[in-house]
Amino acid sequence: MTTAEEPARRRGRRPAGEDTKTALLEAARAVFAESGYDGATVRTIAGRAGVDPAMVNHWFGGKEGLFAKAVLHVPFDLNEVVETVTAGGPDKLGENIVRTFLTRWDGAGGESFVALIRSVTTKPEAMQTLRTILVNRIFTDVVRTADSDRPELRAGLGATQMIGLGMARYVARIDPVASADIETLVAAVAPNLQRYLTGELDLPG
Amino acid sequence: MTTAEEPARRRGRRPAGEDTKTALLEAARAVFAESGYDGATVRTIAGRAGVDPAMVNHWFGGKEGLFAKAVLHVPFDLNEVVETVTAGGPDKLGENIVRTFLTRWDGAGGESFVALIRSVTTKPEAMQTLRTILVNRIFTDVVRTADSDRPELRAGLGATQMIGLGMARYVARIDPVASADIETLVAAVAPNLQRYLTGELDLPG
DNA sequence: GGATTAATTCACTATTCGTTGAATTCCTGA
DNA sequence: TCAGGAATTCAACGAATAGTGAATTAATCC
Repeated sequence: MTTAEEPARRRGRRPAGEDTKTALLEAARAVFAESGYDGATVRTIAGRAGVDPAMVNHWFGGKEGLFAKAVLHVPFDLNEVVETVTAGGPDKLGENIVRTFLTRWDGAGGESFVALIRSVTTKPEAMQTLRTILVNRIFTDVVRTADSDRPELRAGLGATQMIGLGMARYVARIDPVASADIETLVAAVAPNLQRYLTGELDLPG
Repeated sequence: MTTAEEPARRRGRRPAGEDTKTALLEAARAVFAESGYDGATVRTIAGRAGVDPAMVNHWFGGKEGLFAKAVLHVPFDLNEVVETVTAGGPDKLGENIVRTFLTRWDGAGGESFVALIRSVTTKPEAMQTLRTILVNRIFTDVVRTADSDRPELRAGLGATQMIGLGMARYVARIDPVASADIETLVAAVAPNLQRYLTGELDLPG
């Protein structure tokens, strides 16, 4: 059944308790990213971490707690992201945002974002986090630096583009968007995002 | 517990067998849309339809079959959509697509699209359907009528925008995108989609 | 109007999951 | 060096799930 059983851990205390915790966090991010909150099982996560399922309860108080720490907790400084993205001035916002997000998402750290999107279905908190982080924090702050009209709408529109880009590249894996290199996507998407943030919207009424 | 128990159906055959089938389909679309494939339980669906859970097996061969019929099966003619959208010529593509999709999605029949997006997480087939329908069928055919360069990339880019718009408006419910009227969103989004389909992409290399 | 058949419900099973508590083994500090 | 505690495993429980098969009732056909 299970290909090449793991080397059969002995019982009892093992050196360095911290390893288990981080191993669980990494495995959790990966499994939540693949299967979402419901699809991921504690047994699978623990198995991939090479640890007993009971450790999830011991260290995180249960699946819920592990999800909160592994996926809901933002692993980087949001203010730093806003700063990075706004550094080039309002005219470079689109380009900077697309490049920054794709670079982070492509890297391992961004796995938690995929896990987030994958879990939006069954975990309302995941949706809340997506909204809060991506829109309320990032885009609202960024748009403010550009001093455009209708800032809330612009923030929302920007979010649609980035969420859609993430969905297509990481979740739905739609080619050639999924396999394109970052600079190609920057060139293709940045102008559209730029229009949302600082361009003319030509709204009716 | 359950507020005001349903009027306690009698056993045995009841008139007009077709009602149960369609009641199940409608309930399934609603529940799958709310909870995704895994989150939705056969008991919940049957309960909302006012029938016994066993009917799901009887009529659709199980949860899987019900999902296929209710969510994966496209409730309208794809060729008709392509025709509608391309009717105004290449320059009206963005506008027509945004308006057509939002109108359909806002309507009750489009509930299945929300169910689809919600189920993309846990059902690989749902993802496959999303890819096939939205990208391969719709966008690829549409882009072809415009005779642009890089048609596959353009189709994919267009998909990112529409998926993101659907996610923001229906799944994540990001305001003001979620509450805006259709024409506002058409004015805001259509130019961006138009650039993806027929505009200058300025790709590197 | 009686036999047949289709539609429906009910009770049950097997499985899977998250969680728990006890048992076990190893580190650590005095 | 030895006692206490911390990290880990193990076995098992209770809840919830999808699916199955027999029993039951009503419509349909001749």
